[in-house]
Order: sequence, then structure tokens, then C-alpha cells
Amino acid sequence: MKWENVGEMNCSVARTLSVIGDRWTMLIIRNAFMGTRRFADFQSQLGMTKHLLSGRLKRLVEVGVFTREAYQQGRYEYRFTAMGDALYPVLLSMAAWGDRWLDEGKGAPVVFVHKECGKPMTPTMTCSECGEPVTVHNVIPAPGPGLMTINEKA
Amino acid sequence: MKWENVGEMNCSVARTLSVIGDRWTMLIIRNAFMGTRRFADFQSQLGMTKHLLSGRLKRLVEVGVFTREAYQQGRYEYRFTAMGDALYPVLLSMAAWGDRWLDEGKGAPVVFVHKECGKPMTPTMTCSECGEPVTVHNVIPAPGPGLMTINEKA
DNA sequence: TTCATTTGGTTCCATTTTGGAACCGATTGG
DNA sequence: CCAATCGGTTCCAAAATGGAACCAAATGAA
Repeated sequence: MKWENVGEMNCSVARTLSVIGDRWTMLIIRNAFMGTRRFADFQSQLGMTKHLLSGRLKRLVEVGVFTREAYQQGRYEYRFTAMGDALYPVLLSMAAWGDRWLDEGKGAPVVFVHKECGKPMTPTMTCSECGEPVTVHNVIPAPGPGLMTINEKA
Repeated sequence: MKWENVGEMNCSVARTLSVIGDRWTMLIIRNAFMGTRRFADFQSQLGMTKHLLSGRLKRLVEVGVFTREAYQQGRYEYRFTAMGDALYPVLLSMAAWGDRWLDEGKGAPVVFVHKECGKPMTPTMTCSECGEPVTVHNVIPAPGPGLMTINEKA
């Protein structure tokens, strides 16, 4: 199978990866969450080549993660849509994993402070129904409404 | 900048991406969470070429996401370590985003049932301190203990 | 008004990664 | 003993990436 066909799998993770699962996209999104909006700023902060950045931004606008708006004649800003904002938990979960397992004993470079309660927090994945934290040990995947009747992986 | 240097950035997200941020790794991890353990099963389920799979699995073992144990002479199983188990929230956050924003009107192919409360849930990122759901609008990043004194992006 | 600079790209080319297939040794089951 | 399976490796073509040069439009300073 080729990578370009991954988005066609009947799997939400695969479809998500077809949007954000390549080498640079999540780093672009990380910087966008830190406030970066302009082409030249993404480029200098990330050190990626311009044509790759150009392609990735174009794709993210097409998919609907970013809008592209002129802030002057011929100068543009890339800003999250609601769809883009909704990627924040993905970023937080990656940051939390890196903090816990790849920190090399130095501690987290960035801590996240929750506005409402004012405390530095650890982003925690919980059950929407009962509010308890979830782990791989207390979740059971089950067929959902979007599952094809004949499983393509059989 | 080259991709191989991304892991050296002083950023937990970048370090996480240096482990799971390439084309196939998260799909391997997804299948591992669905119970796949053997080389041939990963290969047939994902349709990726053997030498890519071989390289990815080797890397994930080196990093500490998987263990590689013989279940017979010369036949191996790849199983999550605690470090690997801890990637589950990353997978859930991706699945939740894909379900919400890329479902093409068909609904989620897989639903997650929480064992403790028995209900199908939406994985929700919350604050470890107060338990409230967090979004990009109510979290403030702040310098943490692992941040270098001189910010490399200045 | 002119001219250098900034912005937001595109084009070209070398290097690296991916995709597809063939091949292979060790182990297993019949 | 023999065929099939497992877990790879090797080879090659195609695609993606990395680095640099180039470019047109808009801006800003003189």
C-alpha cells in the first residue's frame, strides 16, 4: 500500500494521519498553537525548506485546518479554524508523552497552566461519560455506526 | 533543518514526533493496540513493505516502545512496554479528531466503551488538577524546568 | 520617486526515503 | 523428507526531502 491511500482506510486514526501524519505537519501545527501565523516565521522557526512549508500550508488550508487571510496586500496569515483548534488535544497528548518518557531527566520545557483553576496541569485523557481517566486497560473498542459490514481487514 | 535533527529540539512535542511522527509508525502502534503482535500480521494488515516495517519495529524496540520476545525458535512478538501503553491517549485523541472532523457523515467506525462505567465515550482531554475539559482557549503554556535559559528560537 | 528590503513563494537539482518485488535461511508441520 | 511459513534482507525504480538560487509584488527609507 502507498501512503497516499492511507486516508481511504475506514479508520479515524488513519484518516487523521493522512492529514497530520507526515514529517512536518504536526510541527507546523505546534508552532501555530504557539502563535505563529506567517510564512516567514514558520520557516525560520522550523528551519524547513520553503517549498515543503508551502506545500504543507496549502494542504492544511485545503483540508480546513487553517484559513489563509491577507493582513496586507499579498501578505498572508495562517490561522486555525475550529477544526484546527480541535487538534489541541492531539498536541497535548504528544507533549504529555514526551514529558513523561523522553525528558532526559531535565523536566518539561513547557508546562501547561489551566486558566480556570490556575494550576500547572498534566493533560489527562478521560471518559466523557463518567469523567474518570482512561488507559488502554479500561477501554474496549467496539464496532461503530461507520464500520463497513464486511471488514476489509478480514 | 533535517528531519533526523528534530528529536534534538528542546520541545516535548518534537521529541515525541521524532519517535512516532513518520509515515507508518502510528499505524503500527494503532494495530498493536488492536492486538497485533507479529511481523507477518502487521505486514498483511497494513500493506506496508517488509523492509520498512522491519526498520520501524527495530526503531520502536530501540526506543523502548516495544519489547521483542521469541514465542518460538526464531519467531517473535512485539509487545508494548509501559512506555508504549502510554501512547494510548495519543491514539485516542487522533481517533476522536478523525471521528469529529473527517467522518464523511458515516459516523465513527469504532466506538470506545469505558469498562468502568460501561458507556461508549468520547475521549476528552481534561485538567489533572480540577478535572475540567481543556481547550486551546483555557490553557496557557509557561516555561518549565527543562527549558534552556537562552531560548534557541530567539 | 527611486531603490533596497521583505514577503511569500517557485524552480532546479542532488540526496534520501519509500514502494515493489525477488530472494533467503531457519523453523515448523505433515 | 518436503513444502510452507516466518522474519527478515537485497535490489532497483519512483517519490519525497533538503539546499540553494531565483523571482515578482509590496513596503519602507531616503
